[in-house]
Amino acid sequence: MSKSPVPMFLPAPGEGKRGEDGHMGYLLRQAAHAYRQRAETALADLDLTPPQFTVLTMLAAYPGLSGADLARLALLTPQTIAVIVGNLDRAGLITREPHPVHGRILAISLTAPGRAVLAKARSRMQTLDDSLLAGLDADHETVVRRWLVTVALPTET
Amino acid sequence: MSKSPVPMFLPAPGEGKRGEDGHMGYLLRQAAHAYRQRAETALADLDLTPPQFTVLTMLAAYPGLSGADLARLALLTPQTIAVIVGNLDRAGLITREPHPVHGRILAISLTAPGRAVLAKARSRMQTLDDSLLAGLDADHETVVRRWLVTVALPTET
DNA sequence: AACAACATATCAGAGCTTTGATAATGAGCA
DNA sequence: TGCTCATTATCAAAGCTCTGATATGTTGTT
Repeated sequence: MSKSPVPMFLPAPGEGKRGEDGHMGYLLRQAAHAYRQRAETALADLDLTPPQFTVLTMLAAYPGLSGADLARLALLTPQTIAVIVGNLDRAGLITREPHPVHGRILAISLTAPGRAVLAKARSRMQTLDDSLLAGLDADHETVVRRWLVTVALPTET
Repeated sequence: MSKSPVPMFLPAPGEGKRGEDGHMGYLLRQAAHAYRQRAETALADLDLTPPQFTVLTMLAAYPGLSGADLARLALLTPQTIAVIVGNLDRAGLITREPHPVHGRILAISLTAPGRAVLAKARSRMQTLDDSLLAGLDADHETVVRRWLVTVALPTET
């Protein structure tokens, strides 16, 4: 374990404000950050990032989506999706075809390599997701799921 | 509400896989993303980002920390902290002084403007954090807090 | 005293994400 | 028909975050 040369008795993760007594926002960010890092590590040797995995998953479920559709689905901006889609396109995992009806829309679909990579990525992410539920019984899982959905929902002001 | 010109019956936030039946990792990312966006909006007119707020808060609690200390505390890399600290320095909210004992360390502290901005930011973030607990009774809050801490903790492999 | 190990800081490059601005396409209405 | 509006896509700039590499300073060992 790394240690500062000038010890100041800083709290370790899980202690003090970094534990159950911390601010909810801080705890949420901390948890999401830890999860994202594990996901990045799990996908690293596939040359796939978590956002890219998300986009591939969405395209597998709904082939032919536009960039704007993906943005709405992922709660991201069209610009953000454009960057991710651009990188996936460069990697040959997706294709962009002019939409048959609406001229400006680019319909995005998975390529065969895209499907292959997604299949490999899926099992790893499944394992990771299962680990998130370790030590959580059915009742508590429901509580957590409901809370996450509530926080994610847009505020009704 | 925006709508695609080529309707495909995509699920809305909170429905289907985007609701309580979704993958935990997706729900976690969705929730953290929504929270971060609200935090950014709340701090926007102070010209402060959520990571910058986090760093200022840590410096208020532990003045004279080094960049490496901040990195450990925030679970970020030293490089990431360097970017954030650089921006805070340019804004005049912090100062970096050579460490009295350890020559290489730069001891970071808040300036008077830094303290003033932090005070304003705090009340807004407090309001935001309170809203995260809306609809959670004491028992459920404990369940959620425990889960977040568990997820944030490094894996013991 | 010299060397090895470690901690710190920083440079470079990449991807994700945002806001803001610009341009092109299609739909609805006068 | 022509105008206006909504949607789509894209360019630009900024901040956050990472991995990898490099240089400096301190500590501990030989």
